[in-house]
Amino acid sequence: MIPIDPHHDCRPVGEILHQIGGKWTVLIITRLGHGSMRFGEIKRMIGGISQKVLTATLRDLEMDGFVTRTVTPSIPPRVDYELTALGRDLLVPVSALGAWAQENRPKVLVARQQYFDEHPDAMPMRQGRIAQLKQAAE
Amino acid sequence: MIPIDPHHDCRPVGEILHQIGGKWTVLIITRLGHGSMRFGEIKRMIGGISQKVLTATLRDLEMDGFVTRTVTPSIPPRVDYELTALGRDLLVPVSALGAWAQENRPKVLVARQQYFDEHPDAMPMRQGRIAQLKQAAE
DNA sequence: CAGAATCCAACTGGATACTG
DNA sequence: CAGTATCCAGTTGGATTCTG
Repeated sequence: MIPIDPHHDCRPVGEILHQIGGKWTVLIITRLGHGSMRFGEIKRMIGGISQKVLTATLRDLEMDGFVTRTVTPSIPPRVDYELTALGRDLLVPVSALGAWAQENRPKVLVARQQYFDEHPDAMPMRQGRIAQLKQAAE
Repeated sequence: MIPIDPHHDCRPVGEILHQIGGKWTVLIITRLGHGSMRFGEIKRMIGGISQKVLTATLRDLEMDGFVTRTVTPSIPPRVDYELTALGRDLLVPVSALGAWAQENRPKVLVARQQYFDEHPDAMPMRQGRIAQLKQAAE
């Protein structure tokens, strides 16, 4: 049932997943699943991502063979991004995970609240992370 | 086909995926999919993870309601971790993604090599990341 | 428009030493 | 055994400014 051999070194898998685990990667791949998009379109559609990070993330995706980057040297310049076959293939498990996250977010939020209630004590080691989550929940 | 409404604010989804995207999270969840485990077992089975990071990751997973933490106050102490129903549910899309990563890693590595060949020029902006990948590939 | 460059705060993860 | 407490390097991501 678990497709990963326990004796296999799975860190390479983590290496790829770490890429996908970037803050915006899944959102970008999901958006590109609808079809080719210009840089600015992606930026506007996602919202809240900085230009630098979007550029870097798209370059990573290009490097891994998930998207193509097509430059049209006009004035103003135009750059289109599109999923490759590999990228569309990746979209399947990624969008499944995205859907899961969307569906189960309420449960996770409930679990977090419950954790806060049941562990009201300090836990000084983890104050940073907890503050982070409380802020994200606002 | 894409289950995420383009007009929905998807950053909350990224918030949950960001947790899962931690360096070891997927490996830990996958391992716990085989059944309850003690702290030291997980640590040995994964290998290369520091005690601090494993503790923090397990606490995050507990907080989100993916694992239970059972303390047996003996000497020496014993702590067991086990997936909750929600965690086992999460395991489905997560192991699908893990399997995908494992199967397609060769393609990604080829794509990266090709990218290096086709873009031998500097790209000073991304030297850090590239060095990082080359090291990981060793 | 799509970036490149720079500066900078925040977070991640590792090493080490200590404890009930 | 299973942590907790520090310290620390490296990475991520954001804001701003500048360019073809």
